[in-house]
Amino acid sequence: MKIDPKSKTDLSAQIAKAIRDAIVSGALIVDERLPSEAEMSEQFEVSRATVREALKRLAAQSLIRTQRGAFGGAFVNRLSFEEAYGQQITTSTLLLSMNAVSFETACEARFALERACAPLAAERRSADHLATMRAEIFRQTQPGLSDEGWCASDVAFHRALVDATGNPVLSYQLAGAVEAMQPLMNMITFTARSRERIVALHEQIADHCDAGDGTGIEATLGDLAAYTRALGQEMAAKRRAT
Amino acid sequence: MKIDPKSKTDLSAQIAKAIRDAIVSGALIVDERLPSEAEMSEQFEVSRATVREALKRLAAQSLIRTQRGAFGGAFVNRLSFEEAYGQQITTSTLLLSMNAVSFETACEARFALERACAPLAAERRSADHLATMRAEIFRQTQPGLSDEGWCASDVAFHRALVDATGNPVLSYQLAGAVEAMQPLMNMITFTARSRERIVALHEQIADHCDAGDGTGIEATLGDLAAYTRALGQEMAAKRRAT
DNA sequence: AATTTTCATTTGTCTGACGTTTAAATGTCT
DNA sequence: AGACATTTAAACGTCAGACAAATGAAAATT
Repeated sequence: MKIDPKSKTDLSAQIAKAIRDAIVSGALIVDERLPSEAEMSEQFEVSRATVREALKRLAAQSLIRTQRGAFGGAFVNRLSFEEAYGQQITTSTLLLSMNAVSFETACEARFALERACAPLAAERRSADHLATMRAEIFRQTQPGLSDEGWCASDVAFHRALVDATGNPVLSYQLAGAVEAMQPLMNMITFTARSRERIVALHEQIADHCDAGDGTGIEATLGDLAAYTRALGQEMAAKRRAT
Repeated sequence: MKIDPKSKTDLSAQIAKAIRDAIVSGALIVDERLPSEAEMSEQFEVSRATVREALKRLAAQSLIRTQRGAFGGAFVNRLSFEEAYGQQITTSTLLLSMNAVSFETACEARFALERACAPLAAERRSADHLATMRAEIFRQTQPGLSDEGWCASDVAFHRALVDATGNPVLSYQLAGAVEAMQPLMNMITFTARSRERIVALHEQIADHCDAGDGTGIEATLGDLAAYTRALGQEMAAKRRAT
């Protein structure tokens, strides 16, 4: 691990990169303890503050965790699916909100990806996942449900569909797509009528899933995508009118 | 933005969270300048070092960028698709390598996601993307191509297919899936025969794409997935034997 | 008017210090 | 000997103050 003090980039960034590379390459393995901050500052010939800034960078990426006290220190963290979910969701959300991605584009991406789960979900769906889907549909029929509650339930329903594939990698990849859409979805004010329509489609999806009919799920997702896009266009038109 | 000095978590983590929330919520907009480190340390009633650690955390997530000198400071960063790609790829790669994800599972996820692009790619493919695909196929037929070169070309081919959808959100979501597979793919030593077989499938995909036949792309991707999985199992069997 | 110089501001880094946490080592009592 | 309390050393978390380097604006000069 070499550091170039004359480089234009920050020392803390260089040190973070060196350690990150060591982790990615496997030179540092999971749960291995890094040298103490004091040792590293000697090794890299920088101050402890600089080493700490580097470590904080890595901690922000969940690459390491730190523990205080004797025999504490920084340890290589086993990146869990939950942590990866979380990071992907914040990244995706920011990416969409900061780059003026159209509702159309985001919608297309989301349903295209979700459609990919259909065959696997139909094949492997468990009673548990089906029960979650049914429960969310039930919640969606409650008259008093707030807009926030509706959106959350919508996300939960689709998450159940994705999780039904039994493939954690797939779930992880789709978490960003589904959850990052929520803020955009929140912009649509759902009328009672549109909710009814969507619930009907959700029911169809659950039925197809129950029957192990992957093609049916794909078709209904297509309908749902078309309807959602129509709602989005309607909203855009309304906004232009005001 | 409130900070609790008595909380169990680090002050720098709390401050980072406060600023991150402000960015995500839109209270701080793109290119807006944050207060100087000195001002923040007064505002949060912590030392400058603590503020700096918080800022480094945010910089690691590409949420802010910093500039030195007068009228410099920390600015809210517009998260670009490139940066998001990069982050997703490192996260995905680590997730796969640290969680003992089976080749089978990763393969399934990858091809399921890629399959989702087929209809859109068939519909919108441009001459540019087709040319890239053909060029990569040509490179893959060169006898002297190293294993690394082969893998890189394979990734480039599939990236072209994904990019052919013309949907940057979709490209972003799939970047992780495709690129994170590379290290796993590298574990398979490609024989000349398997290369030949894969090139043939790539050619079929390019042809289907050319013809605008989305269903054909899906079918061939299915074949490719099956063949890749078979190679993986063969490799696993060989490893068990030794 | 164009160029150079000055200058204040801000980040990057260093030093040294102190508090807090933590687990191991030690000591004490039964 | 064994259970419990105490001490202690190691390590992180935070702080205060300092200096260097960069940088753009404003002032001075040609």
